[in-house]
Amino acid sequence: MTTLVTIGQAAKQTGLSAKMIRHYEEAGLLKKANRTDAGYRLYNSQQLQQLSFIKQARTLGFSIAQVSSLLDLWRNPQRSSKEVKQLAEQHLDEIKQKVAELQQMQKVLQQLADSCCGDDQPQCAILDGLQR
Amino acid sequence: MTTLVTIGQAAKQTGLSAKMIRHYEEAGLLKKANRTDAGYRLYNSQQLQQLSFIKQARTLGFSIAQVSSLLDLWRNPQRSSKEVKQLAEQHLDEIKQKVAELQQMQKVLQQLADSCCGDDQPQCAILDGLQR
DNA sequence: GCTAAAGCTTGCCATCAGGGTAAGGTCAAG
DNA sequence: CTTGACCTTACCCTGATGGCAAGCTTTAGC
Repeated sequence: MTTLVTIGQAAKQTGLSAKMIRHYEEAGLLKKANRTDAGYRLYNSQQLQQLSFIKQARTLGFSIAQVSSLLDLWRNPQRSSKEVKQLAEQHLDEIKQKVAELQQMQKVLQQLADSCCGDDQPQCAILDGLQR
Repeated sequence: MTTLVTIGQAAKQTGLSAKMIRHYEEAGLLKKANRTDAGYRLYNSQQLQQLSFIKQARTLGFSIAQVSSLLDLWRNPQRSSKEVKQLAEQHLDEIKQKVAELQQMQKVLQQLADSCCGDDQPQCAILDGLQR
């Protein structure tokens, strides 16, 4: 006797929004949910688990496409952990690169801000730096 | 005798794309460019300088809206460097927050990846961690 | 039983900073 | 005069959501 919940309940339990759950279904991450006679989507505990999985993966910054791959691996008993790790490390590299880019911006911007006295005078090292 | 260039030349000299220059004009960052009889946009050296300013600011990650504010300050002789610095520090805070978020992702993801042996077996600590 | 509120449905538009493409006008070199 | 490079506008696409509208369903109160 599986407990079935509507999309609002599913959203609360997973931390997703109802909108996003529909979006993930549309995007093909999930099989189309069963419906009541009135057309309301219904979710069982297994589907809730899948939604939580998606939520966790999205929180770690995986793209929808990457989450889709992760879900495929998750559902495939013949998977190798090698494949999963490769996907994770690829994403890790993307994150590291973004961090590096942002830190470069931060560094330059901090230097400019530090060299601007920030008083009531119009002379401004930040604007001068941007003009370069 | 000001030298006038068309949009392609302006793009080359500033590192922007012609598309983006039109986009910035449309967005109100720049006054509408003068045109030739045939409708071609023409840019003088002052406008090229403004485009370079935009390019620099965008490279530092300022949003279009922020660049718009920076341009207003730049063009205003009555500005105070305080205003500019405030804008810069606000953006700096945004960057720092993004870096922190990404580093948190990176940390968790690195832990998961490290605990996954990455072999041919289906057992996978990453998937287990996502399931949580 | 009626009514109002809450929840569900689909569909469309907006975001942000562009990229791509198409259809057409213009200009310069050969 | 033709060809190719350059310009114009207009439209659709991205990614991952949020928001709103119009309409149906379910639930709760009275």
